[in-house]
Amino acid sequence: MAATAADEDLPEQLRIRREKRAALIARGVDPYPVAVARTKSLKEVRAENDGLDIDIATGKIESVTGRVIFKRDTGKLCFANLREGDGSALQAMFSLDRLGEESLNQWKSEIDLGDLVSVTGEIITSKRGELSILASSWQLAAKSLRPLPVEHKPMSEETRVRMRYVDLIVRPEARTMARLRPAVMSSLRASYAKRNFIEVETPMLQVMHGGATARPFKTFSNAYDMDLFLRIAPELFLKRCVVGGLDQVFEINRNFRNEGADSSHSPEFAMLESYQAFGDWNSIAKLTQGLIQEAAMAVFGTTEVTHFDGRVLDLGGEWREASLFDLISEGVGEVVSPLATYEELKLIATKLGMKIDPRWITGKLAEEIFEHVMEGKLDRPIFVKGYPVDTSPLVRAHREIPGVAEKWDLYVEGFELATGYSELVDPVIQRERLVEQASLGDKGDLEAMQIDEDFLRAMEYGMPPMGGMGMGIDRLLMALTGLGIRETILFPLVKPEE
RNA sequence: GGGCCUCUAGCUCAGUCGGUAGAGCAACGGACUUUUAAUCCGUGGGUCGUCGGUUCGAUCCCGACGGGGCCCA
Repeated sequence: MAATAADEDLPEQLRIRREKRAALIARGVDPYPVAVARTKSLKEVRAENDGLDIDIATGKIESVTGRVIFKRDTGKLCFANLREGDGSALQAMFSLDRLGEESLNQWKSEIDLGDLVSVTGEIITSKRGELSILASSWQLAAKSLRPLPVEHKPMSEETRVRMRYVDLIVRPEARTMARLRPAVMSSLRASYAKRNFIEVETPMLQVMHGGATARPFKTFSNAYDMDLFLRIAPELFLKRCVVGGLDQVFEINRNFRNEGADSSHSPEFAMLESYQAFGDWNSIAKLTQGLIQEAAMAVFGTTEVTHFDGRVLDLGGEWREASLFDLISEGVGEVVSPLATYEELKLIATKLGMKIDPRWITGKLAEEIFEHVMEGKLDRPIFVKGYPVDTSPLVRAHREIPGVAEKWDLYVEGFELATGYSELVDPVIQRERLVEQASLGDKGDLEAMQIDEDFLRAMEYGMPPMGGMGMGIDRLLMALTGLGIRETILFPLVKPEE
């Protein structure tokens, strides 16, 4: 078996597998056949032969496929464990009397951990009671040229993220997560369908970014010869939809924010946004609670969610509501009113030992105080209601409490999972707020919104009163599983290895 | 942006008070017809992240850079 010059530099284990591949081809065996025998999935075989006694021969002949994850080559009877994508596994047995010497020796020498194989034989149970397929023949389905990592030592977090395909092969939690996420998505869509919401897709490439305060990614269109932004939020387009009579809409799609990345922030993240004409912040809170509880039911069958580390989070029942300024007052130990001045808040913040960013406006300062005193204390779901008007430029003022907007944040597990509003629908006030934002932008606030004239024009045609809500999908997965954001995303952004 | 930690075999990690390195699993050769991370005997496998500096000698000490992580802003 002549190794090519390029193979000489390879690590031993990679070189040997390439040599095995070459040897198979030389012998006339295709290491990557176009089709192999397969009559049942491993999962089906397990389901159909559940509860057999030990040492049973069923007489059933099947062909199964799977990745070889354990291999125990003894003299005349060999064992291997096959596993398929969902984690279902089945033992395969290779005996001298069923296979003959040549086939058994080939199994021992040519098949490595990680190879995909097809095994045909009788479904039996071993003398230890393990459900098995006793091979009468077998075929390589795809040769693996790289050794699998050790199953029993978890791969480093970096390797898991960089080689998710391997992570999915070896780590049950990765397999579960990959299937949990789409299940949650389906549940969300089903919940919306049940409530007669329409799903729409609005632009990701935008002439003007808006709908949130965040720094955008900038890109360039050759065809239009102009700068474009990747969207930071779909809000302004969804509201245009509502003007047009799509009274109940939602969108689940990616947002992009050109900001720091850590274990709870990803530069691209899946966002759910939803608007309900003739609703308000209360109706949309009810909706949000329903979506999350139904998702928990759909994937776990209960609203008492068990995290991967064993902790239990109760998402059931009616969720607590509390006013932001009440919580601030509670945390600070004195009554703090929504009408507190900048100086009063500054005094409080200083007493708490907080560092104050001079760019913070009054409302931002109040929010920072809130985060400071309540950080990590809001485990169970809670709607924190009534945010400062000046930090919520797209929100309607509270109908009774001055200085406060009809905005809530939903906190779960100590982090912000969703936010909801009674949306501002007066185009004149909206214009004033955006002009204010734009002037902040002129002063160098890179997160400030721009004035979207077309959006204002849409509003001027008459926008119905409505509730609006946004929820991070990745964060929903975090709340359901207790994992970090990078675990909830199959392929989070990583810098290249070299 | 600041601070701290980290990068060694395919994987997960030890280690060298400066004299070019080990373990487990994996691999290779052999024994074994009921194994479950099989066992037993034997063997090989490394640009110690990269580039510089100090030194007779650097994987180790120093610096820069790159990757990753944690904390702070």
